[in-house]
Amino acid sequence: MANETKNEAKRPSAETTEAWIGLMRARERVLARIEADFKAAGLPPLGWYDVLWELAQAEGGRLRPFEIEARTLLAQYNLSRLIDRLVKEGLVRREAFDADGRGQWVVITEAGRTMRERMWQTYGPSIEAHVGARLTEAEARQLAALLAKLR
Amino acid sequence: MANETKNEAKRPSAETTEAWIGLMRARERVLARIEADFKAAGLPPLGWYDVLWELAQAEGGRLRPFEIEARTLLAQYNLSRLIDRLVKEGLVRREAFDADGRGQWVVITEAGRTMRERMWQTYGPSIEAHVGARLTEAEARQLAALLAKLR
DNA sequence: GTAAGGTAGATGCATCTGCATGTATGTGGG
DNA sequence: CCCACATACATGCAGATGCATCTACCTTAC
Repeated sequence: MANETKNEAKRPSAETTEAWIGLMRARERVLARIEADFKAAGLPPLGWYDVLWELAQAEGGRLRPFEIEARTLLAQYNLSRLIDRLVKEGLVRREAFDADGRGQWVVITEAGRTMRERMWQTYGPSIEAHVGARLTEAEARQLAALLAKLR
Repeated sequence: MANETKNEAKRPSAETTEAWIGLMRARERVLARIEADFKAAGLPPLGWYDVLWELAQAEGGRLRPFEIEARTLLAQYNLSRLIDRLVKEGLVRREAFDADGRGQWVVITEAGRTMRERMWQTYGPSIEAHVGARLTEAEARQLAALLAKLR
């Protein structure tokens, strides 16, 4: 190692700190507005959307729980119980995965596809209102590119 | 996420949608990394930091709960209970607010100031590592500016 | 003064989350 | 085959959150 005298902890620049705080605050604010729209429309929690969307996209409308986990960043134990709730609402069903006794399929039902579409009817305009309307197209593209660097 | 155009409601552009998803995912990822650092350092929840910081900044090290609420975006009922926890840990104390019998002061203690500093010793480098190191200074400034438009 | 309505903050309850661990099944080395 | 270890998913429990509501106090209009 080069001549680093002291392992003094590196501190963030003002720009970095403001970017981080801005990230927390912006997502907080926008999320609150979108959730308010969801609530006003009598829709289930926003978090359900991601799972339904991933399933609707997937071939055969089915994925293994660990695949959903990777796509959505949900924690394993949270996903397990979220699936329970979706099953209870009839939006997905569990099916055996024959090639591996530990595994299972999560399959979206017709009701699940319908619900996802119904949610998008609120979600889409809500994203447009609370994000799109505040940014030009170039800015949105730029923002997405910058955020992608944080992953 | 694909652009869906089905009825009259205004739909977000692909750029807008990607910005929104990027916002959710980026904060998710970065937050998980920072919280892992906190946990590794045996520190209390990250959320405590904001309250302690606001109090440490404030004149006399004291604020009214509703002032903390406005500064941190915490919900009233969450803040009420968060203060309970901070009191229990001896990091803040409640004091009567004489000019209004409904109100109270929340005052940071010496232990609270010490804890905030100790948290920053982890938090600062963590922000630098997970945000600063991934962006140039110009990018960080740009990101902060774009995020500010969403509030 | 007093009734009506507003604001500050707390709290009961149901739900959700994090954490640790449990159960069941798979896999690889000897 | 057997044992150790890994992977897929579930779950008990404690703590956190959202929601609605409650109490207490304040302000205004009359």
